[in-house]
Amino acid sequence: MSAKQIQTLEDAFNSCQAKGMRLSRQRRYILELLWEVPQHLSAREIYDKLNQQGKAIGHTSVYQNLEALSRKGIVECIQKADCRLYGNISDPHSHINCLDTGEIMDVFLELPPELIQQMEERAGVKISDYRIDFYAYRSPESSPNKAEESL
Amino acid sequence: MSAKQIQTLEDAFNSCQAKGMRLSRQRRYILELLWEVPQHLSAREIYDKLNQQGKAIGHTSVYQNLEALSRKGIVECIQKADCRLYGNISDPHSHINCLDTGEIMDVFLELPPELIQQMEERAGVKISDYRIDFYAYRSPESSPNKAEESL
DNA sequence: ATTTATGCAAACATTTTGCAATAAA
DNA sequence: TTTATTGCAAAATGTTTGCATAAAT
Repeated sequence: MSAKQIQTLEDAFNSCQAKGMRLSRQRRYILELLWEVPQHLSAREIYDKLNQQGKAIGHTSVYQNLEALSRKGIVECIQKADCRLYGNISDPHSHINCLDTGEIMDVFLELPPELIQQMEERAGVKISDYRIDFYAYRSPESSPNKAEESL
Repeated sequence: MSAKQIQTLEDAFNSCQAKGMRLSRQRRYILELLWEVPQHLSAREIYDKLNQQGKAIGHTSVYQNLEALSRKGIVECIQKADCRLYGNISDPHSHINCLDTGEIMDVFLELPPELIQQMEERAGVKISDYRIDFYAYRSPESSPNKAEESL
């Protein structure tokens, strides 16, 4: 059971101050954005989106803020190999990774208890949490196998 | 339901030639590496690993090969926002991450089809694959609560 | 022999760092 | 006032492209 204290945007704001971080305009922008969108975003995307919305912010601030916020556990950082994606913190969630667009959607999914129990017995462990990554295509048929030309 | 033709490294080699791609030394290196490791790797990681192993290959070859191989459906490309991760094509496998020892165990687990279907309907996508990360303790009781630094 | 594939070099893009100016508390 | 935070400029790092050379078939 991962009982996350932070759920709402307000929680995130409060958590910042509780941890000695100042609530600068730029930091608020970032948090607001992450709590607005369901997918996870890269630093560059966050920079682009904010500036497009007229919410001026510099590169440095974006990168440094994301680093700080995720280190403090105020935003979630998904790190895979080179890339880092950031999202808001909510209930234990799994992800649907869209193979067409690269978009990541949060979904809430509980596995059947029997299934968990089965895993625990098989491996001799006590499972405390899990994340599922689904890889999916937007359209029913954009399978990589058939859509490929053979030149 | 993802009936993948390609399973083994040999399959991948054959598929290359079947699709008019030559089996260069560098291309073999990349495929061998991807079929050796369970995780997905970025282009940079693949470049680094191969050269560390004394398997000389240039940046261009790595990037162009990965692009071509994934376009042909011979390797899997997971695209997330900015970054792309590449892996071999094989059966869906999941991991149990031991929170005591850091050990990672491979497990094969099929989710109930109803559950998959339910996800697809809820999100309006066609799921092609999934990976589950379980986080588990060896002993029935170990505290899952991690304290955050408050500096 | 033919054509794909390689990889240097250079363009381009993204991320990080030093540091003086700025703004939150 | 004090100190965290910003953001420019420049460095570092990662990715892509043009093209002459090399290698696979």
